[in-house]
Amino acid sequence: MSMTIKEIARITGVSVATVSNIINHKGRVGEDTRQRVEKAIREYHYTPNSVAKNLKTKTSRSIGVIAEDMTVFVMPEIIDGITECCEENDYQILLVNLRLYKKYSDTYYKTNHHREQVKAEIQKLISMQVDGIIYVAAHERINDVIPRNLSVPVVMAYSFSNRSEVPSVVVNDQGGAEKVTEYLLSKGHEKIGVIAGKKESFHTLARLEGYQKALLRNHIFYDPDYVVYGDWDRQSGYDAMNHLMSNKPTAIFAMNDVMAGGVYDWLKEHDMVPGKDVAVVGYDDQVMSAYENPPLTTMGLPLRDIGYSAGEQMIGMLSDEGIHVGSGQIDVDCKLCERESVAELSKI
Amino acid sequence: MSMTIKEIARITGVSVATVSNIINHKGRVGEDTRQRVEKAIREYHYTPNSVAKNLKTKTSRSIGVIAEDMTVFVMPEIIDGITECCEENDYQILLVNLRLYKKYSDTYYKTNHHREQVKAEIQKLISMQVDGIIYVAAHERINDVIPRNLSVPVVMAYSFSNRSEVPSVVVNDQGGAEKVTEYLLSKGHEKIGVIAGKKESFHTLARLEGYQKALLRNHIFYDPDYVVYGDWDRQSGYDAMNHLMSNKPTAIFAMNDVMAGGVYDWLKEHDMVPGKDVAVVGYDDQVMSAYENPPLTTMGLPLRDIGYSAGEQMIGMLSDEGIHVGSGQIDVDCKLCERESVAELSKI
DNA sequence: TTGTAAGCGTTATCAT
DNA sequence: ATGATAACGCTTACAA
Repeated sequence: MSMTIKEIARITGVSVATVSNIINHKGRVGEDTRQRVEKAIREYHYTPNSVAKNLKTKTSRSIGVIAEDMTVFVMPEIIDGITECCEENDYQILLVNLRLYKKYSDTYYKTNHHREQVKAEIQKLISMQVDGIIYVAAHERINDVIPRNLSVPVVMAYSFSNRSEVPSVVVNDQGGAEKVTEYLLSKGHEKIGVIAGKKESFHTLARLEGYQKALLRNHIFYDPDYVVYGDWDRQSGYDAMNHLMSNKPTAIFAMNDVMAGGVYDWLKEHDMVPGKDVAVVGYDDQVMSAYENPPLTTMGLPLRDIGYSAGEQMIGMLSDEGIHVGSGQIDVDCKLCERESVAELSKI
Repeated sequence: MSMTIKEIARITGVSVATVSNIINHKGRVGEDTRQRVEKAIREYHYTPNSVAKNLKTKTSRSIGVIAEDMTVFVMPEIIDGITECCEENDYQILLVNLRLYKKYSDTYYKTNHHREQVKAEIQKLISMQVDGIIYVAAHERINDVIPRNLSVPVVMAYSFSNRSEVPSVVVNDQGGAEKVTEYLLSKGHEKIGVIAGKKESFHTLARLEGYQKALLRNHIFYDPDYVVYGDWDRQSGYDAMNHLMSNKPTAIFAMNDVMAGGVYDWLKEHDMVPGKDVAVVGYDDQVMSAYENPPLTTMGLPLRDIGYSAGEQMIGMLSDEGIHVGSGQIDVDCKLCERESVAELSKI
């Protein structure tokens, strides 16, 4: 069906070696033969068979991307970032969608059911001769699914790897929470209630540290009564408000947008308006946050940048031949999305 | 570095053919040799090189998926559906993210900038020996980016292909709108205002037909004054209400969730509550619709099913050797997500 | 039951 | 400047 290099060689009356050289711009070839061959290639719509090429060169210029679950909101942007980087560097992507949420609900990471699957998929990818593998987690944690002694480099995106040889690229949560707090402070708010996420979450921990750090730097006393833990869902944001408001905070920092939604609910129910009576800021910049009323000010997750950075790491490891780029962990900064849920304290 | 079939053969003292047979469960092999070889395979962690295999067999058991833009809300679910189907049938996915929205804003489909890119990506995929290609569009339209005379089968997801040889799988918009209308009717609402999408949109056309069809079947007079066109965004939903409400509809059917958000805005501004004073239903079932207050009843897009069905089509074409499965177009049914924005008319 | 060897479409080495 | 030819790791007749 489709042309081979051999046929092009026969048609143009040269050897396959010459055709190969012309295609790959190697060696010296006479201008006339080049013309002839290139013409034939165009005319017969010849496309090199990259499988054969890969077999010979033992490289595929493709990297395997393993996504824990495609449908988790962080994935599309992260993968988009990876593909952007790969496109710029002429790498192909082989996508594996583990569908972990679908299969094991959202607690898969506590079980071991998926470890064998990950191992098998990695083997498959390696057998397809990918040059490297990027593992994209659905949420941040210490992720030890990567087997040791793999023959290709691996980078972990959106989780902390437990292997020194696999770099992690994660969000700088501490910095993000610090910025949120500084921002609120700059608006005159000193009594900032925080609705944290689940206690054991890495996100929660880091963001709490950031909050305290900002307070400290501004010589504001840290009062534990201003911190209530939620479990990331809307109801818990609402519930947290019942406790928090007895201390009369002027601002609420919810550690994700959906809990901030619960804050909105509580406020409206008590005839207060977000941004007017109480400042509120969320985290994540999920799409819905822009649709809240009033639009929610929130700390945006640098999802695309994480993907892009993971791609860069990978390509660095691939080209610099084993020279590790950066240290073992890259923290990517969040970006504040200022909308309408925070006003100067003086105006309240 | 990694083992080859030849080494396993040498180690176990058999021929490569025998090893190959054992791996692929073909031919007859003595129980003893099988044991010996399988043991060696395990011990030395041998994994067949699938590139070599593909070269020989001229098939890769992989299908190329071209996504117009990863970050458009329909993509993740569609791709998830495709991967689910592929996983069940042991196919790999090669993902190409065109990033069309990012590159050409949202009007790329009117220009031709991306056609060459699509063509090039398809060539690349073919050269990688994919067995077939699924093209996933970011929104429905007549999509003529697929070149003719490709050497592999193609299926188009979420758009109408203009080639008889490439089947399309799309959402049954007419049926969806029909269901919405029937649902409202069943709740006693006969004066249903509709906020349509852009006039030229396929979604708009089909949904309008569905609306009229349901009306007709129930012998309700179709009054054009009950239809106002929006442009899919929130503000246009709000604006449409200014016109619509002069006719005193008891229910509003907005053709997407974000315009329904505009309806909510208008209602609240006029001291009416959605679902209580006026019934409202949206379309798409975007995540935010569940977070509206009250939660929005909406017609869910069968995104995952579209992906899965596209996968089935592909695999059908691949296995039944040219026998086309189904006709050229598969319409996938929407599913109503009943929430709290519609009440019986009698209760209003 | 097992082995031999050709060949998939390339690239790369070494001649010429 | 160009050509023969040997790999790359596998599958598959066909032979033994």
